[in-house]
Amino acid sequence: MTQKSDLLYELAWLSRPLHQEIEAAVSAMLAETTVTVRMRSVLEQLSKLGPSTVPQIAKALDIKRQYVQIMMNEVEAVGMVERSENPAHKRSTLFHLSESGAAIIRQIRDAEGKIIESFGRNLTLDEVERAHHVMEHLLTSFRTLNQRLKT
Amino acid sequence: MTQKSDLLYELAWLSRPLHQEIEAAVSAMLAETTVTVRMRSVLEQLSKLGPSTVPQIAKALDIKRQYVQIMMNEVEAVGMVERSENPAHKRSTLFHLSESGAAIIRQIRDAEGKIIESFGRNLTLDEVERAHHVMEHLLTSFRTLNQRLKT
DNA sequence: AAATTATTGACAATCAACTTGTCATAAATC
DNA sequence: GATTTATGACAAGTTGATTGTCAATAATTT
Repeated sequence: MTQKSDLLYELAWLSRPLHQEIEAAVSAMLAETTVTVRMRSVLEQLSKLGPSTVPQIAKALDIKRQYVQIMMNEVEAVGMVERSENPAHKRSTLFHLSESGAAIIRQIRDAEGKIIESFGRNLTLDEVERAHHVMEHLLTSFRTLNQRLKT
Repeated sequence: MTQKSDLLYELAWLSRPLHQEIEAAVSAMLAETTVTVRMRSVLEQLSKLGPSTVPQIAKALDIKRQYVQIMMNEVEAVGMVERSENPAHKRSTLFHLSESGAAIIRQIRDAEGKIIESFGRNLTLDEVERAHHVMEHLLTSFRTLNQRLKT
């Protein structure tokens, strides 16, 4: 095992504690709001993708549509999303952020952004870009591997 | 929001799908063995830390001792770990890898290492080192943040 | 040495974030 | 027009944990 491979192995596994800590941080920051982590994640997708159907968001999050449906029902119930007039009711319901939903996710995103910004003070843009590239490479490598392993 | 912060935000969130894909890959590779993902993780810690108690491993994995106890009971039940003669039974049971446990985790680690090695072909050692540094920085930043948020 | 406090193992209940399976209906494709 | 696919709704099960509690033992304080 080369030094490079060993370090890459370690790097890959950093994703576990990192993900753990990020979830904890997000959850702590949401604690005083009425938004849960899973509601936040739907709102985030809608703000990123624009008006979308449940199956589309499921694909983006790589989880089952049935679970996204639950999440979507929750945010709809509190009026954070609304159904769009769907051109000819083509296939399924299009959802979009309501005014309140848009405001809420913007606010959450801003608060999170400030924190991330402070984390970036010690890093250069170049460093972040290269790290991003390496992590993307790892991600697509694992995706390809899993594609192969599934069959 | 600067470009750097935006990219760093994205980078942080890459940990989610990455962790997801890694778990899936590990799980798929273990599918033909008698080892489960959580058993693998105990064996890995024991091989990394040497003989350890349940609470020590819980700390290393940052999960509760009660859950690690379950994991440890499982690997003990199939003879992959054994209890060490504990100097004066000082506080709690020390566990160490049995011969079979050591062989199994070595074999798993080797197979995984080969795959990671192939993923690293397109990357330089320098790139991996820098990425590792950035991700470590992110991780400690989030840990510190969570420490503050918890109080 | 005695009293107090902390740690461990064991067990039970609960939770969050999912997946899997099924059904009816509506839409898209052949 | 017939067949296949997609969607929404609902139910049950799984995994990876957490929280709470208890008794026994070990460590610390007085």
